[in-house]
Amino acid sequence: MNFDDIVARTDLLGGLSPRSLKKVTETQRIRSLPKGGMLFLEGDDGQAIYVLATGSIRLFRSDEDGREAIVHLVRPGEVFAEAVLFDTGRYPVSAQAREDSQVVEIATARVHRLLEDPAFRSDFFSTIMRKLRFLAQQVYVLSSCDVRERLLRFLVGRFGKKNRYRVDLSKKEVAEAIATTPETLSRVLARMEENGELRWEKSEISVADGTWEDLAEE
Amino acid sequence: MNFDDIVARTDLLGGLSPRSLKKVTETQRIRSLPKGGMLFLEGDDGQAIYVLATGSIRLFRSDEDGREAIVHLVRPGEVFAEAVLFDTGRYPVSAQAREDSQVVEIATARVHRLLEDPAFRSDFFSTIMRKLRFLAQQVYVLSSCDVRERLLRFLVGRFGKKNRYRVDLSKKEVAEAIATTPETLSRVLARMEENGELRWEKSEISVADGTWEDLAEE
DNA sequence: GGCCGTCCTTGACTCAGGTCAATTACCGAG
DNA sequence: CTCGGTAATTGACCTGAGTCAAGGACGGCC
Repeated sequence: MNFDDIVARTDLLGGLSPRSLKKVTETQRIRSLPKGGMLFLEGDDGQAIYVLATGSIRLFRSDEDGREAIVHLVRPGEVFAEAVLFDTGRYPVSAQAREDSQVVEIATARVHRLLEDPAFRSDFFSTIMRKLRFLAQQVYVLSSCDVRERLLRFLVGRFGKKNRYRVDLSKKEVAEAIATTPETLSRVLARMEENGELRWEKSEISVADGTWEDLAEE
Repeated sequence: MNFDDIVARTDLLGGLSPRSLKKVTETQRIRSLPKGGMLFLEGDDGQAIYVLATGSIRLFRSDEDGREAIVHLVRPGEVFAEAVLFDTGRYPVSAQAREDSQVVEIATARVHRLLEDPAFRSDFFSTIMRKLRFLAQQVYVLSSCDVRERLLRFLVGRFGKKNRYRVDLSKKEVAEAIATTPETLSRVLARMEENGELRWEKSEISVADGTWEDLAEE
């Protein structure tokens, strides 16, 4: 898969006219990151936004004790760091490769030019609004739901309501994503398996039919 | 103060050229809400976005048990419900007047037309990005901070770091805003006063100098 | 004044979930 | 195969904060 295609499939840049798209891709750069490599740090000057091509990136904040809170796990095809296009122009989070990764780097200056295009603009707005709502939902979920429910909502949000998933995430990472600890997740999983609600073996998760029912509609 | 001025002072619509601004205000409607009145309900079809002129509006979600989670307290001069401009077109939250209020109602269709203007667009983006970051911050705070710290962050976020505040909020409302209960807030306040960190008498809050220091920088 | 409703406080109790520590399971590298 | 490191589990323990319930405090308002 070539990098232009990856950019062309993103929510953010996908609906552009070929002509506008070409304007994006003709100045983009590809950067490779080794596992654990930092793409940018919280507070850095934001000269570019990114699309993840291959691998996986985590966006996190850290407090003064060095404890980290994952804000988002970026998946291939996803645009991130677009927040620097406006406001302060500094990255509000740090970005680290969870594995060897390649990202497409697009200069912010170029994007500002592209915003002149109404089609580009509309896609761009939609993406941002979706994130906005996702975060609003997160705020609600974090303050009102227990770990079991957060897990279920995480699965639905990420993969939809199914009976069977194949996941590429470690339990540790899921624990972080739902703002809990591996220990607690482990216990919750054990309890859910006991209740016949859900099983997680290796990278395969199976969910019993009734499990989704008590989940409040979004 | 007239309603056009209020609209002209918002983050979202403030930087517009007089000509564009006129296009907004010439079709806006004013709506008055009694205390407790609902402006819209979660799931309603979003035909308009709003600016709060006078009074106070709370945005909240409710789950099936009728429990509510305040997503945001809207203050005069603030634009809200702009999320319906894109995506589903349905309100993701409910809006209720905390007191007798007046809102300026602007049709979504009109806004879509205005987005053609680059200046309008830029302001609009900035506002949304700021909200995005606010929510990202909220997610972090909710998952990592105890009630004491959430209170302090709430005060900073809303009023800045001062030694003395005059607040127009009931403790109950603050408790909701920081996702806790009035009981817990009351206990935390008692403990903080005991430690000489903070006093809250009537509508006056005084904070000791050292109190801010252990707060991780944003 | 007295009555009522709302806000606030305080106490007693409970519990979800975090922390610390000790195994155990599971690779991947040599 | 063995070794070493990470992931995952499990247990014991603790604590922050929610819940329930009972009073107070502070307005209105008649």
